[in-house]
Amino acid sequence: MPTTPIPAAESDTRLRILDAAEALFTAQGLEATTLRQITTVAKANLAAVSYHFGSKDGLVEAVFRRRLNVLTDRCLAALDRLEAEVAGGPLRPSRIVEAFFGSALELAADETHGGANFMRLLSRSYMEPTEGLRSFLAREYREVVRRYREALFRALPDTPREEILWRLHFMLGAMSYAVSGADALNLLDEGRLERSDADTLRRRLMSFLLGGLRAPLPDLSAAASEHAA
Amino acid sequence: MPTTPIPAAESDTRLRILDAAEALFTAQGLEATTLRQITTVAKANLAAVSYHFGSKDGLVEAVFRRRLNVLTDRCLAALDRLEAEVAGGPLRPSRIVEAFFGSALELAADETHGGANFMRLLSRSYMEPTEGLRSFLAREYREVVRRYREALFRALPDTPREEILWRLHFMLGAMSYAVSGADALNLLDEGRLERSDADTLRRRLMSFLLGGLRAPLPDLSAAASEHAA
DNA sequence: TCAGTATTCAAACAAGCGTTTTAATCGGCT
DNA sequence: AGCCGATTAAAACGCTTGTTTGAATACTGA
Repeated sequence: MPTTPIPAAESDTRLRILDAAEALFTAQGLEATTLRQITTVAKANLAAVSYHFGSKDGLVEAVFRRRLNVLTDRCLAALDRLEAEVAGGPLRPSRIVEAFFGSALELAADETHGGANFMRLLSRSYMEPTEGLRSFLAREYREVVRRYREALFRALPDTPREEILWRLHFMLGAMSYAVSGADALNLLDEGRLERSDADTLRRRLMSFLLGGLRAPLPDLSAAASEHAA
Repeated sequence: MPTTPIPAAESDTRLRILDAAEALFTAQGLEATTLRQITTVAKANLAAVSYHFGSKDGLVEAVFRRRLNVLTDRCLAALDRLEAEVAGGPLRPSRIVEAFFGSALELAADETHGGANFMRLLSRSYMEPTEGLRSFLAREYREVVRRYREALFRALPDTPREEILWRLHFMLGAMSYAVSGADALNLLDEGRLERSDADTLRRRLMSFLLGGLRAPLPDLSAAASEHAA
């Protein structure tokens, strides 16, 4: 009778590597994190990365894929719910924004799916110049972007579409900084600010975003005046 | 007879390295860019980096320092001008925001000082997890942050300071995405959007930022309700 | 029990990194 | 001219990286 003194190794090696990689990628960046660091934290052998993920790039993709599906599903479900609620009627822009960014912040507060850690990693990677990762994220996001973009176009028929896209872009930037949170914010406050809870952050960000979305359209008629006049 | 067919090398090697490094850092990231790439583009010898900057970290600092002084000087000068204009009287928050972000976008449009390229590098680095660079930027920025923070506190005496800091943080995020511009925005639009000129971008961003700044304060009284109700 | 597959492991691999070394070359000076 | 500090150049340094190898081990099903 072996009794398997160790409760069977199980192939949770894969999961331990994913968890370690996610944490280290967030803390140090993708390039700066080595496979040796990851496997040390994960208490796994170095070769386990190649075995389970093929390569470091494969591991990076796996780290993102594990969480990204949850996020996109929630975003789409929130929009589905919203559209079902009004049953083909007009959609208020604020509701759309709340659905999208609410889903994102909800995931940032959900520690069982990576939490704020992963959202920080994601929103940083969104800006990264690495072509491979960029196109991967674009592919994973395409449907969500398409749905929300069209919803906003329909909800704001009198606003130029270019303007809507820019404002959506600005909102993404604000959210990116919001979830990256205290790290960079302390730079403004020399570290005196205390970390606020997820719901407080959501309300803070949402009121800012809606203020920006509702702002009067810029006057783009005049030619560029460049410097002060 | 040598006759020096090449018109004398001149020690502009330093400048060529700085330019090449700035461009490559922006295009590929700090870690992903190698000294060999930089010196190849700069048409300089590999050892020239050690000679002129001591180390790669020294080069990184030099790349930032060259531009950062220009930015901080313009930011402070803009605030000085503004405060002199009202001569101790009350400052309108919108003017403060315009001074700060106007200075930043002005530099982003000024190709003689790095232009949008450097601003992209800067705003990406601001979020980077590298401790060394973070503390360097914090040091370089400290005075600007302090001055603008106090100006906003004085201009908005009835708004909780924590709220002001968060909104300033959100605004920085929006600007960060604004200067990173088309790269990430095309992800929203599948590449159909044309690049707009600097002045148009400034007006777009400014109206968004002011909308967010003026938004009604969030109601933070209620406890977190978490999920939908 | 035993075969056979899946997983782990220690060790080595070539390649690329930042840095250093040593010698060659330049530009201005008396 | 001839020297001298400043700059450039080619080559090598030691080290770390991601990846691969081949043997050892664990697990599964008949």
